[in-house]
Amino acid sequence: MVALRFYNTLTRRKDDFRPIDAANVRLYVCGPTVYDYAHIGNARPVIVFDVLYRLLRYIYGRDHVLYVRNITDVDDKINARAVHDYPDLPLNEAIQRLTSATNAQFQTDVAALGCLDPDIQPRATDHLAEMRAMIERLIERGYAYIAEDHVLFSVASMGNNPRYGALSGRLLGDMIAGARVDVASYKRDEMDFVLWKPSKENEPSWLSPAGISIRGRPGWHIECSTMSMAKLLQPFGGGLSCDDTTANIFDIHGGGLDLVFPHHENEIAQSCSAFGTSRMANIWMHNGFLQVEGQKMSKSRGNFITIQNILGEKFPQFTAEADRKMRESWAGLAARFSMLQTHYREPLNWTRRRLIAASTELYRWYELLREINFDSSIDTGAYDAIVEALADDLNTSNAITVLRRFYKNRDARALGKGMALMGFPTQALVFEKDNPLFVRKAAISEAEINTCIRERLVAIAVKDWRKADHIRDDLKKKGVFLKDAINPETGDRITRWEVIRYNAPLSG
RNA sequence: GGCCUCGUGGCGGAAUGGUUACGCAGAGGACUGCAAAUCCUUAUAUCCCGGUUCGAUUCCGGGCGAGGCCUCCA
Repeated sequence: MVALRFYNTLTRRKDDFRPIDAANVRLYVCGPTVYDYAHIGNARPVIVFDVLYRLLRYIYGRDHVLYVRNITDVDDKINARAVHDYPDLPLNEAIQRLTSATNAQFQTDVAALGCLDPDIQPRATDHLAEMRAMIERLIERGYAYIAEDHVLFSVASMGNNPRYGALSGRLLGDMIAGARVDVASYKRDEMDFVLWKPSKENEPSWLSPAGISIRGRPGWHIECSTMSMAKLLQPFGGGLSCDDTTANIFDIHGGGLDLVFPHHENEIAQSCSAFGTSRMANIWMHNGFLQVEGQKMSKSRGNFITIQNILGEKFPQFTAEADRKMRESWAGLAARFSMLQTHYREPLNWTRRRLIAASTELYRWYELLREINFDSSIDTGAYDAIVEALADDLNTSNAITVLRRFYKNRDARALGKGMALMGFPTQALVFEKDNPLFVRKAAISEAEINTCIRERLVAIAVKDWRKADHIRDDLKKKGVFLKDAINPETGDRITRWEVIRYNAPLSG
């Protein structure tokens, strides 16, 4: 078995990965808050942890990995957006419409990026009862308190195992000194955070934890603690167990670097306090941040790039005729390839230029696969070098270097196997005979093209270059490009054709 | 203000206490009637200043630059 090592934010070094139960390897990643189109910054963790998921499935077996990515559909930003987008609807209905539409968009977006669906995608609104129970548990155990219809987690109540701030490497004193927020009057301590808050009349609301008479809604952090517990730990129905066994710990928790504090710190505080454990997950992995064209991405700068924007991108490989669906799936793969060239913990500067370069290279790979009639059923052992690269803290850059070596050696089988492992489809997309990405529609039929090619070969045989070139030019006008090659064995001229590529300027 | 990350050729990007992989773009060549494609070859880089060391891009300190968190933003 290959030894996996991952950089663990908790320990600040690469740790050996040893699953708690190799027959049930468990991964939790913070998913989207569904109120707006996902942007490329959202795409990074989805892609990165998709590669991790694929690696784990390869190592431990497809049925022995459980990947949970939540959908946050309770959130004040959602409420605000719902009011804005559906001013005429009752708030709850507006929220329902907004979150289901946004979530559907998110799912198709990340599918276009070549990402597998997680095994489970729990929605926060389906887990309110568990959140309530978990909060009540924290109150009972003395880790949380009720104040003015809020429930707050008392940071001071935590001991040193774990210590609050251990994940982010902060000392409580530093955090308090650096705090810039006005401390709400109902907090006992300025670091305390909200587990539950009261809802106004028109806001979405649920039955509050015992001790609060008015209805309310959960704080953000409790959602992830609850959903990871509900889906990855022992079934919730039997009540919360409370011991420091591995039963209440899962293997890997992932997310963006910005979530380390406070979100993940607070998740740890909640889960460990509720269960009496010293840790929530064994390994914490965080992907680095993203810039756009050297700038911080923000709506105010106008450089906010959604996944939808990228899927509409034009590439030199496209013909004007390439249909929309084809373009989108290609753009998604090019974006995936571009992202994976950078190690997940490094900052990534997203530019159009790098996207185009990724597309160019990836296209060559697919052309090689088609040329050799790749058969994915044959195991070539090509995985070894790639797995070795990924096993070292998910070094996708080095894994891609391995793929480049396969390409260089014209080893289509190894290339195809490796690409599949990294999430680049090698089946339906590529090998459909009529795949419009590769066999593009021209204003002329294949039979007619072949007739023209034969006529041209005849003309060439008698060195009638004018006629030969005329045929070639004529086909070019109809969108078909001819390429000549010489059969090394017979010396015969072989003419292949393809639909002309759209030559987009390389800008940006 | 506090905590933290990053800085490698035109671009992307690994790795490393000891001639800086690899890809994209560029240049030259081969092949070709001409193209295109392909193949071969190829120039160019470790932010600055100190320190440790026989030797630093790598380790340490300082500086400069970019960015993140401390505001329920991946």
